[in-house]
Amino acid sequence: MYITARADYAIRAMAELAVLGAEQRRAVLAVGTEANIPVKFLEAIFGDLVKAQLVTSKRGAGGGYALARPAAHISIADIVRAVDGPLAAVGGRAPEETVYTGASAALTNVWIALRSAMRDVLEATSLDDVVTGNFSPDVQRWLAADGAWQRRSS
Amino acid sequence: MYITARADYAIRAMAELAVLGAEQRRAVLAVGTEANIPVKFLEAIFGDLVKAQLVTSKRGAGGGYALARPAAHISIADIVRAVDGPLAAVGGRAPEETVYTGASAALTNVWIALRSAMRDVLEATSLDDVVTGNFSPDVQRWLAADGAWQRRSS
DNA sequence: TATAATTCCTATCGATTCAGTAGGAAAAGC
DNA sequence: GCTTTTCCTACTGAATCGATAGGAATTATA
Repeated sequence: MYITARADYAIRAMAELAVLGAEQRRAVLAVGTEANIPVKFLEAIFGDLVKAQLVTSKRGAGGGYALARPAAHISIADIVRAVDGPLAAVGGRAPEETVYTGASAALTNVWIALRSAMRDVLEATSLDDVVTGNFSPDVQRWLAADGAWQRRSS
Repeated sequence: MYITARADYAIRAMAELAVLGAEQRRAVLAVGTEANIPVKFLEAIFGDLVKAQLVTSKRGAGGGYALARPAAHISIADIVRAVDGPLAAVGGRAPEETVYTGASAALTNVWIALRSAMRDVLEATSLDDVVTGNFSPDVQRWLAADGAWQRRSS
């Protein structure tokens, strides 16, 4: 249960694009140095984001990357999926593809519920929410939940 | 965002113990063959579960493993944490330890909310819930959510 | 007291992923 | 033509994942 550096970098880089005016392009070098992300690594990440059509690219002098659509219409889930694949996978399978028998027959339900809960946060949060700090009521409820900010050792 | 085979195996193995009477011991060999889990691998997993005090062990003939407490008081989150570590980690850091500046300053909130949502499922679900198929209202709501069983391609 | 059953401990393995680097080809603007 | 920039391929070192191997320590039982 791990959010990779790729996903973290991707979101931060796109946040950087989001604060520019729409259609405004920015080069990898600029984004990388500003956000403190290894430039060559970020280059590869942007490749994924282009493939997922979350950003558009333009080569050559004056080129760079820009958001493909308004920041309000790009969810964090979109970005995570673009660089890390599916939100939840169990031993390489999607939750609904898992098959259990006997005592653990109901386990598929747990994975489905887990993915559903994760989606509730990551799909409801847009890039715009992140840059403005203005989160959806659902997310705000999670943030206010009991012990949300506490580490749970046991 | 990956549930490892370790976690999957651990839950299934403990579910196998849960259907036995309390205090009933079971050998790794028996559990492994019954649940179709590589025995030697499962042996290592049980080591983690003992360390986390979720099961007790007894060596020698007639020995084996048993749940350390009633199945209703062992959450899926307990098991996952015992074998896989913290539920959510961002580049090796706990969500509340992440530090962001500039455009992505609010990103910590997203990770906190995500962990909070994951906890809502995995802490509210006990081993007993899994073997009986009787889930908490919260979890049932997630299962009934729109598109919960659908893959989300884009 | 021997023997069989069982956990426990250490070590190893191949494959994959993760994070990151390197070098250069292709395109675009000046 | 020169510079800027994306794009593509390849590589690397470290860690993790899933799994196996061999044997030491412990316990019950015959």
